[in-house]
Amino acid sequence: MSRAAAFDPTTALGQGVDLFSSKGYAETSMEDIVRTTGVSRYGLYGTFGNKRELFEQALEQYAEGMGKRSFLRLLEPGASLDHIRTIFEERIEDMFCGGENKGCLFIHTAMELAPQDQELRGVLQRFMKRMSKAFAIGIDSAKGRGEVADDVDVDAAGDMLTSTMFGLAVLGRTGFPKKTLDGIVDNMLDSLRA
Amino acid sequence: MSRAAAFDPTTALGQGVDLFSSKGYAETSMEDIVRTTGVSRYGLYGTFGNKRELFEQALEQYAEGMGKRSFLRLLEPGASLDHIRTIFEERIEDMFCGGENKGCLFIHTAMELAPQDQELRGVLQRFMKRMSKAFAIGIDSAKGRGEVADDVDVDAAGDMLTSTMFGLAVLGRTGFPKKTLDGIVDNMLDSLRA
DNA sequence: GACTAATCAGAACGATTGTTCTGATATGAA
DNA sequence: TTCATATCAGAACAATCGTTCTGATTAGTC
Repeated sequence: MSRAAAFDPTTALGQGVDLFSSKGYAETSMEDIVRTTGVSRYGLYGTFGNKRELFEQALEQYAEGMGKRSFLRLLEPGASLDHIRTIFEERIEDMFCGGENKGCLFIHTAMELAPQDQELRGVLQRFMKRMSKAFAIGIDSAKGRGEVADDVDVDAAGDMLTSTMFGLAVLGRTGFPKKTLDGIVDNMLDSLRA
Repeated sequence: MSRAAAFDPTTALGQGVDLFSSKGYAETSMEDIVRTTGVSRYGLYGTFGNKRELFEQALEQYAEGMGKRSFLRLLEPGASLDHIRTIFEERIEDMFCGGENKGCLFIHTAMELAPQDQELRGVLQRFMKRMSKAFAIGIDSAKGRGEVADDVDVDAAGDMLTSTMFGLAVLGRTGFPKKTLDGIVDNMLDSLRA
């Protein structure tokens, strides 16, 4: 053997996530990825196979990161409406940090690839269902604390929050101010309140 | 003069709307448009200028059609929650009619073009604000009928419904069943009820 | 029917794409 | 130090893109 791999795949994938998130799949060229990561074509194709597989791994890293950073806390006992609010606030904060809107890899995938690529569609569905489930569990916890009305269907409410998450990202992407998005979140959470 | 234009721009634009809606801007080629409309490149470039301007006119036709078909009824006196529900039902029905999901031109524009193209971003913002406003007016009407709780902020609720509209489209695009989307709409409207 | 000019289908162009290939280079083992 | 090999930057490739150009064709006017 000689000469070890000169780059960390996870780091490169992270930079790929940022690129794909902001420009989508088609508009992000391998040239872009080479330039941003500093990794040669040889290295990228050698470790990831091709653009499509690189994207799939980026999507998985993105979803896993989002899950660990945001949704894990809903699964712990004592989760409240404030925990849910924090998730939305963090997401909105992410969208507005650094001049240009950073986009959403889920929405890009849904719009660009999901209809044609059933494997990616499956991956996406799994992640979104997990998101709805986490919200549902959080709402159920909040219900146990008396924060949420008894007649709320936690599963349907979980789907609704997931849907709102994407709606917010679309609005943010078209340039609506943070205040508008915050208002939507307030309204949404108030509607769950007991 | 000799030989009149052999195609109807509005019809061609309608077919362009369908193409752009299902595949987005970048993935729809002029070749696709030529083939689908049956109009020659000469005709397309002569009447629309270029792809970017053709898209802008398609977006405007799309928004105008959606406004006339769906949102106009909210501006008439006596609008109720049922009128709002109908708008969502029609949208969901549209999404599921004909095997493949037809997509949403607004979301494609927001994700693909809005950050780079400030003119299109402006167009999009105008349409979305109009949507929120129409929802707000409808909710206010419903409030007058006693269907909606007094403490609901109609403007924030309007934004929330707009956001939900896009969230639903994203979920539909990733293949979630009609039943899930219907459940979200039910939940959303129930949360407004008095 | 003849002339004119707009319209057509498709070739042509330059740019960019994803992917593969290549000769030069740098690194770890002997 | 020397050798072998994995890695590199970038050329090369075929395909596709938006756009322009061209010779043939069609339709309206005289």
